[in-house]
Amino acid sequence: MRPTVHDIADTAGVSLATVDRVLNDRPGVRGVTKAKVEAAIATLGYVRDVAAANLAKSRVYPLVFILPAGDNPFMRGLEAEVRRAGFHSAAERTRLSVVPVPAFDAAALVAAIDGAVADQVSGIAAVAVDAPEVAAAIGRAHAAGVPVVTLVSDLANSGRDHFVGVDNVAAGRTAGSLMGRFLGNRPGPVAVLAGSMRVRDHRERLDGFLATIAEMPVGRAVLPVLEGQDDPKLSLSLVSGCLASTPDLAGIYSLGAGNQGLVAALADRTDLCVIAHELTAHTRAALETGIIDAVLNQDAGHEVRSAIRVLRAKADGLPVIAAQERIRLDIFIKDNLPAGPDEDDNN
Amino acid sequence: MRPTVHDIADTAGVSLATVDRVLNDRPGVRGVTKAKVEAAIATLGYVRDVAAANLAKSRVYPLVFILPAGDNPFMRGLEAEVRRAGFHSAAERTRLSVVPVPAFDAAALVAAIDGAVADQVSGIAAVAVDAPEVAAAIGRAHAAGVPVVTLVSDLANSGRDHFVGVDNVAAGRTAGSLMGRFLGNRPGPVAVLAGSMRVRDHRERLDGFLATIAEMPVGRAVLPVLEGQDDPKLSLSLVSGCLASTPDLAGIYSLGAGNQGLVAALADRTDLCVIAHELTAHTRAALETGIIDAVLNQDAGHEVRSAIRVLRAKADGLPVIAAQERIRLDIFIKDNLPAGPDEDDNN
DNA sequence: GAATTTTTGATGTACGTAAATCAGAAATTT
DNA sequence: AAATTTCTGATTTACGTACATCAAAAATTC
Repeated sequence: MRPTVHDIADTAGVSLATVDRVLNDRPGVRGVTKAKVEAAIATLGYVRDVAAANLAKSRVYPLVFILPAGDNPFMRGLEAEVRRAGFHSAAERTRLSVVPVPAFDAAALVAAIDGAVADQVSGIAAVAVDAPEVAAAIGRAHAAGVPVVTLVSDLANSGRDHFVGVDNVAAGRTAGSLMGRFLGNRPGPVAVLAGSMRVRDHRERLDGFLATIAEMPVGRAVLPVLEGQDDPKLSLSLVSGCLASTPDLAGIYSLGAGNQGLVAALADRTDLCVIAHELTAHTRAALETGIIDAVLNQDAGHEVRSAIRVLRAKADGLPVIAAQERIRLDIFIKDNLPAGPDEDDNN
Repeated sequence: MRPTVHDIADTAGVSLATVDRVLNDRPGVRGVTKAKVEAAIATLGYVRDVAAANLAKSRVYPLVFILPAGDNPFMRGLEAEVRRAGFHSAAERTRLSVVPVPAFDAAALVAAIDGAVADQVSGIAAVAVDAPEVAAAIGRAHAAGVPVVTLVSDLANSGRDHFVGVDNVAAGRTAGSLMGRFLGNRPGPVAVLAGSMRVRDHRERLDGFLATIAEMPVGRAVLPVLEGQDDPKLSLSLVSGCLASTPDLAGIYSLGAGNQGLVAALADRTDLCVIAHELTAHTRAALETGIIDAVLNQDAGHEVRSAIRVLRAKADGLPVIAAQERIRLDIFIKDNLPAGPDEDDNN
């Protein structure tokens, strides 16, 4: 059996109360005694039974996820994963809530962050909008002792404790690399459909993509970026216009959330090389019909669970194992699509 | 706060003892009373606090992982993940142990399974060797009430409770599909390097690969399978021989664990399209230098944690959520390689 | 050496569940 | 209606930790 606090008390020759004082950093222990206890802990290899500790503490960790509202399928997927995690995380004494804010609205995001701090939550996860007032709000939360992680899109120099998301430059490079390989020596320019260049993750993906295309031995032109605002209708018209004006178009990289419009514009044109982001109902269907050739995906479930782990660790003052919290970039083609639309693993 | 057993007792108008009897399927409860309790559970939305329950039970779950010995990097990775999971799973009252057996040795595997059953473990995870005596041993374990999951390579008709691993036919199809796209209309045959055709997962991968190649509009020859027995030296010589005798070779699909030999044989030939399985030190390095173009990977950490969850659920008589336990097939190219060699997430 | 402060011990309660015992109530059978 | 069986209630202990209280011991100061 694992050693308990009683075993420590016995081998250290002190009372249970003293062990408790050492373990929980309570005052009133001489240095000598503390050392004795710590030695006993080390020799016995004691590790606190977190389940029992949490039970005794009956502490709950209210965590808030601030997510963009609207019909962005990826964000809705994130929200679904939060709910799913909330269902399972009751045992871990975590209480999750979702606060929707208008997309790209810095003021609303600031209000939501300040509100969460006022509510005394133990942690905040937010999809950051790249604005100085948001960085200031995150700074205030951090100063108030509330850990903050940025989700999906980062905000450097904001005092956020951690970023949960993929390396978006690498994502862009991956898209460029696949595009190059799939096209081979087929001629023609490629187009890029983004949401907005004011969003950091979109900018980073574009940078990576352009860099990889530029490095290729086959020179290939990249048309000016189409900014569809992640809106289905606008994306549809932009892509349609591009198709009409560029008959020799070879491929499209859709790095934002405008895939519904993209797929609508392409109809049944399977001759183009199309690479998109995030596995949703639309992209999945388009992969299966051959309209889209590859989908790059960040697993919403993994991100949510990573955010929860990080926030809990921060709330407890524990270290975060960076390597363990790295979010992978998944590549999906028609043949390795996961089975269900609601696939996920709790791994 | 979450409802507790006391709340159920109150709203159902019964005693704590009766609630306990219903919750733990103990005898001595009339159908009417049981229904009352279950109604209370439903209306209150009670969920058992597993942490408290495990604490009270002070039950431990000894689980055994039976893995092939030897220097197969993927198997060693699996073992490392078991150790890592064991470190974290102390809180979940799971005790993990690894039993190494000679690779492809059915008799040794049978002995290990029977030994685990004799040791009264609560669950067995084993990399199955495709032999009738192994199926029989698994059947004995199952009959003795010990749940068994097959890991990586399945064994149908054996009475195993669950299979933890990827869909290997889909893996082969993915490899074929990528190979076709990467090669485009470049002519030349492709070679296949396998470990052994007597292993089920290798056969399945080959089937998927051949089917996809055959479906392609561009006719492409596949050379006879090279069986390298997952041995570096044998694989090296087989691939070298193939390269010498087939100057117009366009690509190689390595579906087993012979990648060290494969990479050695290819030296610095980056002109071939090479697709391999499992992200190890060798395949990672070869991806980075361009010798290998894509690596298909099953995440050892995910598999181990899935196996643990499934075995615990089976041991407790709980249902397994199949969708949650599906293992994904990762595609890695140079650009989306995860950062560290010991990358992993506990998600 | 007395008075004070600091450190330690002893003890109890709590968290939510499991599991056992024993008495009493209700249902069933005779 | 009595005897029996089946069901239910009340109560207790335990799991490993957290946390509080009060007394006792040790160290420190005056």
